[in-house]
Amino acid sequence: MKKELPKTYAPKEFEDRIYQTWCEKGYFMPSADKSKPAFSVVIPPPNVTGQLHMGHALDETLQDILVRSKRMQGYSTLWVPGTDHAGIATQIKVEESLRVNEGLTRYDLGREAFLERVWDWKNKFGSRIISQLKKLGTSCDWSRERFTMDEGCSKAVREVFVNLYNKGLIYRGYRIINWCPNCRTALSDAEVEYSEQAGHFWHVRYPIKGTDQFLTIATTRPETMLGDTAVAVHPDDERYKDLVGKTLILPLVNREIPIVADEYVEKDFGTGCVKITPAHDPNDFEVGKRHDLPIIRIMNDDATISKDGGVYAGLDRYEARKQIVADLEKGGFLVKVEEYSHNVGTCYRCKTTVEPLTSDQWFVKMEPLAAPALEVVKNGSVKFEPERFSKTYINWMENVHDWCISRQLWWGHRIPAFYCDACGEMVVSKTDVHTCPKCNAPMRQEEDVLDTWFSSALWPFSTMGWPEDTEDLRRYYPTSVLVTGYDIIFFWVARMIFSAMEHTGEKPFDTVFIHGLVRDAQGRKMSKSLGNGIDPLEVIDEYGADALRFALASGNSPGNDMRFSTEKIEAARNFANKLWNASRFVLMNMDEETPYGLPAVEELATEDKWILSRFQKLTKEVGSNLDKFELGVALNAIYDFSWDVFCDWYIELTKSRLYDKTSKSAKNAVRVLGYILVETLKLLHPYMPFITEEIYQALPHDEESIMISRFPVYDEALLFPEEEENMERVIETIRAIRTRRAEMNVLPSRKTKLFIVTKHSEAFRAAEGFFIKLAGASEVVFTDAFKDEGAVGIVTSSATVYIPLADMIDLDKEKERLAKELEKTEGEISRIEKKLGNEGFVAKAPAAVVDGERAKLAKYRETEKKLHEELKKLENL
RNA sequence: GGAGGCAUAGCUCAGUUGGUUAGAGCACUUGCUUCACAUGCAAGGGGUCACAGGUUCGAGUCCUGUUGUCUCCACCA
Repeated sequence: MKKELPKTYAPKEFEDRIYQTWCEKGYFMPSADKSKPAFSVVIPPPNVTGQLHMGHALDETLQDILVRSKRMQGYSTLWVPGTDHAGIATQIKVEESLRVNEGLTRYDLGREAFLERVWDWKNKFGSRIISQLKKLGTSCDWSRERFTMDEGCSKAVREVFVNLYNKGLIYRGYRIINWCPNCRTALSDAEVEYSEQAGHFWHVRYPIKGTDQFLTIATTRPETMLGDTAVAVHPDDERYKDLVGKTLILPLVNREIPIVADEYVEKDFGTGCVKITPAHDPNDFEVGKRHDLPIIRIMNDDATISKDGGVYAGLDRYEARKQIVADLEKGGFLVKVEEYSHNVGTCYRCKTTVEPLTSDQWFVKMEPLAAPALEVVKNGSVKFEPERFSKTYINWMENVHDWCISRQLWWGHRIPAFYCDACGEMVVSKTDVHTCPKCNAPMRQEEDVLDTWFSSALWPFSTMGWPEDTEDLRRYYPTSVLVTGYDIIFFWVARMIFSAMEHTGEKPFDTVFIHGLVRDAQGRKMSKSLGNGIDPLEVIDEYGADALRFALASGNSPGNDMRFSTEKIEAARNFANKLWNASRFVLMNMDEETPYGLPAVEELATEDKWILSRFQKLTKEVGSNLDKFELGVALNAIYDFSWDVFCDWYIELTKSRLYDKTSKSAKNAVRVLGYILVETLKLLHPYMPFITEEIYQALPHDEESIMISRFPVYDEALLFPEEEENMERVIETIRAIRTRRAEMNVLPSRKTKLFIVTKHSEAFRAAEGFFIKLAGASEVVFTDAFKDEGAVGIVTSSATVYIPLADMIDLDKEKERLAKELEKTEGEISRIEKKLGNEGFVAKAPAAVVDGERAKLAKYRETEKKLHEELKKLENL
């Protein structure tokens, strides 16, 4: 059984090998055992041609921790992997490569040829992100890998589209939408990001027809005046009341436009007069509808002025702005220009300023869909973790507008609407329609494709085979947890919830586990343009996937951003290294016959029972924190136990027993060492899968792989409160001795005699070897009353230890220290006395708390007494 | 304009439903070639828990307000 571990921890030597073994053994697939409870997760599909970044690394690490721990806890786990076609993002990349390499645009190629290129691109890069996920150690069931544009997902998309259309929940209409002139497509509200930008506020006067008077309007976008079809004032505004109904002459254009009254206008903002451009402003669009104003669209899809812009036609929007301002000034229409800072909408993909404009688009009617999606969160059926994000969600869902789902792209799910140019018939159908059912003329399919998020919204059920009634759906849907960042609650989470409610009649998941962003060491967002991103693959290459995962999981608290730095990775690697070496130590002390498992309880030493007891407490803490999604807290507990309790204390405590490896005591010690180590590795495995497996395989173990071993559970039979307490007393005393020796500058090599006076003499006598090995003792004498005045006393709550005074002891320093400690103890005593003297406390606090305080008081009083004695002794010298 | 987060050691952060003397990592100081590990061991210094009130026997923890800071939503042209 016994194996060797290489002397140095070199994750590169085993991570890939282990991952391959797991795959070959089929450990990532759900259990065939139908009696096991189900735990399922669908991966937030990364962009098919994307590259793994820290955000992914965090997201996948958290999911893998959940999935691996559930798997070990006896669940049949299913983690569905896959990728997203990412309409705009992918199309932009391919267009860019076309432009750079061949000097072509997509229009040069035409739709079909261009799409072939995108598929080539997808086939070339689609596996890259998947292999990067594997590097991380993710335990997805790769046999179920999906793609949002594969056959099944496409079928689900059509099914959903047609269902919604037939219910009147999808409609086509001429509305004002957000347009990205660079991507040349419509965007949904969620895809527009607002940023504060410096601009100008131009005050322009519009002549009132038939008079020599003017009305002054203020605008930040003078070029849109070409499309003005009215000027609005507030109905109650005394200044302009008489002018409502009169006609203005639009400067430069010389078109006649009415003055209308509308409550949308803020009297106190600007001049109180608003130019109304229904084709290029969402609010103006609404005003236009109310007053039945014409809509004049003066901009083309590429943001140049259209033919309706008269002499300005063909100019870019910013060129036109310049020209128009100049012309207004020339014509004497410009009153003044103010500096002005305002929010400008930009495209979330390319950051180009979006242009609101009117256009024929497809929309999802949100109101009826939002209601059940709200209900399911409000009644707690879908829980957000942390809870506060449900508020974000509810607020958004309650104010949601209709969703613009058509995109003027080529890469995506083409909308299944078919038009007959001959008779004007339109058919929406799950299957392609080639001839018009009315007139038999050929039909053409809608050019537009669907918003990428339309297909991602179906991901939890489309990946499980919906609309077919599949076994996966029955067993694993609704899914258990969805893990994602707070930045895509609106894009994705919200849409999954209402889509699932509408199409499956069920919620898509029980819990949404939200995490924050990974920031750089200075707290800045990692971004390509800043160049401050840390590449997870480079980290894996240098430190190993386990170190990366540890660094991401430790100190990560739900919903909060985290900082990532090389110091953190180094700390993680150091921990891995520590485990590695501790394991080497344990292995070194084993022989071929060392079995897995504990010796009989009667054969356990005090320190064995102590570590077993401590381990039970760890198990409980880890389990409850995993349940609460406090993954970082659970990991910290494992870290502290492994390093402080196991390595720094337990291993050291066993060393004296291990000198004679053939002894029964040594054999038992080694078994406990091996057992605690293996069980700790199990707790750690979800976080650091590779190193734990590698060590597990080298040690005596219970299962074929740690991945499928049983997660430790709290076992009261392995709690030994008495031994635990005794061991803590000894440890406390050893620490106190070490502290004193350090204070007195006693060299570690200098051994001293120890006299120990204690009520717990049995426990201390049993620990004699520990004082010799760990507290620098040459000899330990147990006595009831120590008389020698020439010694320094060390007082702990359970013992007083005397070290004969040697010449290296600084008397004054020692007195000072004792006095300080006495003062501290007296402070504590008076604090507790005050507390106990407080009738309210004694009467109202729980009895256990009051008793605890009383016990503490007694302990402190005893300590105080001993300290007094010590001080007196020193003063007599 | 609305909502929310954060504020604890020099730095980064923990701190469960209020209950010992507020913790960790990194950094710092001191001492250690102790035969698993210097990617280490031992010991130490360092905090008015942003500020002001309140609730309570008891507040880092709950409530109110203030200040600072970050984020999201809305979009007054």
